[in-house]
Amino acid sequence: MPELPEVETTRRGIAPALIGHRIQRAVVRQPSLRWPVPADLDRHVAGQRVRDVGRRAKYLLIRLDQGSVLMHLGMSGRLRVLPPDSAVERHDHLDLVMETGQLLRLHDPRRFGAVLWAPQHEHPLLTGLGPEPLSDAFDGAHLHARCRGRRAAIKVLLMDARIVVGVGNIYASEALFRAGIDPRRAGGRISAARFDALAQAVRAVLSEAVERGGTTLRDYTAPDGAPGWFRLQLAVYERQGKPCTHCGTAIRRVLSAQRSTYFCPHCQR
DNA sequence: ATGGTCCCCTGACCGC
DNA sequence: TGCGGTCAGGGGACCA
Repeated sequence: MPELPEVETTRRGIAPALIGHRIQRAVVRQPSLRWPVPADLDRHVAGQRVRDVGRRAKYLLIRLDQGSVLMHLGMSGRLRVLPPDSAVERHDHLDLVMETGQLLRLHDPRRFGAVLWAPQHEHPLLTGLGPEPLSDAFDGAHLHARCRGRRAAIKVLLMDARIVVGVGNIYASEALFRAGIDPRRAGGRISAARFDALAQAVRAVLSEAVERGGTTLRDYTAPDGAPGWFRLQLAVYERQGKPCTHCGTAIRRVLSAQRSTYFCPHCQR
């Protein structure tokens, strides 16, 4: 489900129910996620107050007085805030029960998501990550520097979290379409000016998607159950065979690093 | 270091 | 209705 806009929408949705409130306990029904949920999670979080709900890359960081809970939604993860004693359904793997009675519930059919404990608010998974795409540290010059000499396709490099975080399969294709760059082009064979356009396109696509609450393709919904409306703005993603919104040429689908990639063969070079 | 490929898991959908 | 194949928003672990 989630790229940066969906994770950010989730963060904003869950924050009010958490910040300033104490966690009563953690209920783990299915510890077998991407990595095992720590067996002693409840002991770490019970009785602690939530100071803040942050995000780094696609990780949600629930910051407590002592340590943080890290959550990742993987492909199919969904977080909702529910009333006390809400009925448990299939794939409801974990609850954080707040002292208010409300539940923060993780639902994740494919179990590619993760729930981890970071004692010092930091975690090895967060080291070595590239800049946030909506921060000042991300621009064309950064991309240019990081892609210099690389033969890998620019779309694959855009999705490499060591170069820039948060850009997943949907928004990588969309940003490259807006920048007019062929997703198969080698990263090292793109001019500085075109990297400027690409960085701007990444920012624009992601911030527009955040404004619209993300993209609902199949099962994604925000914590309040609302879908994301950015799907209506998608120019190429899952539009193979349909006319390009700019020139009418049929959109193509190819594979890059085993992931579907969509582009207009006329507008993108 | 870099660039491929494979895999974790469940569910939806499509053609036979 | 059932069955097998394909695909899916992530990303770490391997391999050469």
